[in-house]
This record gives sequence, C-alpha cells and structure tokens, in this order.
Amino acid sequence: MMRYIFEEKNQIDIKETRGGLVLKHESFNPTHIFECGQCFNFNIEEDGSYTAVHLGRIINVLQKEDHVLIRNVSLDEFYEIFYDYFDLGTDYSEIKKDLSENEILKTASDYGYGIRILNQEMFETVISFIISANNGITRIKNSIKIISERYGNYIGEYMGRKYYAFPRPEVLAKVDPLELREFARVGFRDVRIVEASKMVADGYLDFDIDQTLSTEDLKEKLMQMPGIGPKVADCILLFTYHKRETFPVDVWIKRVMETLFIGHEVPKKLVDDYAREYFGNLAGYAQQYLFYYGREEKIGK
DNA sequence: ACTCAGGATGGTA
DNA sequence: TACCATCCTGAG
Repeated sequence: MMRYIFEEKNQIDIKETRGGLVLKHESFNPTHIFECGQCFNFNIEEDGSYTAVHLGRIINVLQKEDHVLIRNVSLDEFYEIFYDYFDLGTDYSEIKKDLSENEILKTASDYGYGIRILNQEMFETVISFIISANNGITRIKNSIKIISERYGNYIGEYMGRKYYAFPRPEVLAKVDPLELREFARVGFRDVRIVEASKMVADGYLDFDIDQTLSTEDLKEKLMQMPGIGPKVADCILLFTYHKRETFPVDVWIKRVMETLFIGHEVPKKLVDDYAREYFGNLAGYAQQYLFYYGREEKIGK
C-alpha cells in the first residue's frame, strides 16, 4: 500500500505564473475528475474550465495542451488546501499500472485517464449523498446549489457568478424540512437532511476519531444516520474518510460489473463482495474508473 | 404524456 | 434474512 504514496509535496511540478498556477502532471484531468460521479460542487465555464468550491475557497481548473492551469488560488493555498483535496499525495500511475493487469480495468483506466479521488469535506459529502438517493445528477447539483445560496455564507464572485459556502451543520439542523423541500426541491429527503444535520451538529461524527475505526465499524456508524444506507455510506467512506478499499454499488456500477465481470444479474451485495475481493485495497479507484467508463459508454444499458 | 433516475425505509413473508 | 412497494421531482 505504501508504494502508492508519495512522501514529499515537492514531487509535484507546479509553478506560479501571472495567469495562474501551472501544474504539469501525468495523472490530472479536470473533466474526468469532476465528471466521474464523485462530487457535485463544481460548475462548468464557457471556456471548458471547472470552478469548484471547497472549504470556502473558489478554485478554477482548466486543461491546457501540456499542463493544467489553476486559477483564483495562491500557491500557498494550493499546497495548504488543495493538495489534499486533489489527492496529490497518491501515485495514480502506479495504481493504474496495477489495475491494468486486468484487461477491462486497463481499458477503463485508459478511458478515464487523469481521474483522481477527491478528499471532500465531511458534512457537505454526507448531505450531498443523502440527497443523491434515487436522484439524478442535475437535480442533486441544483439542490446543493440552492442550499448553499440560501443557508451558506457568501464567498465571492468568479467569472460573473456568485459563490456560497456549503452551510454549517448547526444551520441546516435548524431549518424547517418543509422549507427545505419547497426551496431546494429535495422531496422526501427533507427530514433526512435536517435530522442528519442535527446529529453532525451534536458531534456524532468526528473525522479524527472515526478515522481510527475499522471500515466496517465506521460504515455501521454512518448507517445509523437517517438517509444513509449501504451505498451512501460507502460514498462517504470513500470520498471523505479515505477508505479506498470501499466499492460503492449503484445501478450503473452494478450493470457494469454484471456485464463485464460476473456475466449475469446478481444482488447488489454480491457485486460489492465480488469487487472488494477482486480489487482489494484498490477497489475505490477501480470503482471510479469503471463507473466513468461504464456510464459514458452506457455499458449494460 | 410517461418513465425513471448514481437508494433508503418500513412493512411483509 | 430476503424481498418489495413507496417515496418527491423534473429532465429526457
């Protein structure tokens, strides 16, 4: 496992220029990172760049010919906040190499080259994936946007658009579910969101303590919260708690696994067992490559 | 007009 | 323990 980890931050090639930060990296593709289904906090600009909000900062990322241009953050901010967010301490070329021993994963990881798993903020991830239950990406993003605009703090403007931070748990905990439903269009997820917010506001989750729990125990703990079942819990484990051996099974990844690996329809739990057995501690990465590849290419559909 | 979407929940067998 | 109908909403 250690061989996938870089130890020094200075191993990435990034320089400050007047146009922004120039990042030269063999495994970093903004489109694949933001469109592979792991996050909902970004906005696509006219020039093809992605603007995302993370921990109260607005960052813009644009793919150029031989580098990635990162705008609106200083080099210090980048190292301080976004190095971890973009998981830059992990060696994805090594992960791809290992996964590529399997032909299907070679195809999928070549297809989704430059995907990186974002290390996202806890509360925002919890609420975002509670909203994601039986929901579509467009509507999920829209709900989160409205919640931020209505209950979050104003951060600033970028490329003509105003941005707001995702609200703190204490704020969402006091919101009337009916109001949430009316404005954010979250439907039957309204009470789940407020109740889960109350638990987080009361300190039910603690990143450092939770981190010491086994993946299995932490999953059970997460599933005690309203709106969090097996799949949502897995997403939180993978995208917030760095539990990369997790393999969230949604309808897409289920179809992909049944079509490309298993050969016939099986219950979701079996897909999970199969994948975790097959991919081991790289299951989370494999899931992202397979999900992106499968959804874009409509595999099994 | 109509289906169904990146599941969770509560009830039933 | 394993299934199953039901749950808001609106994009396609």
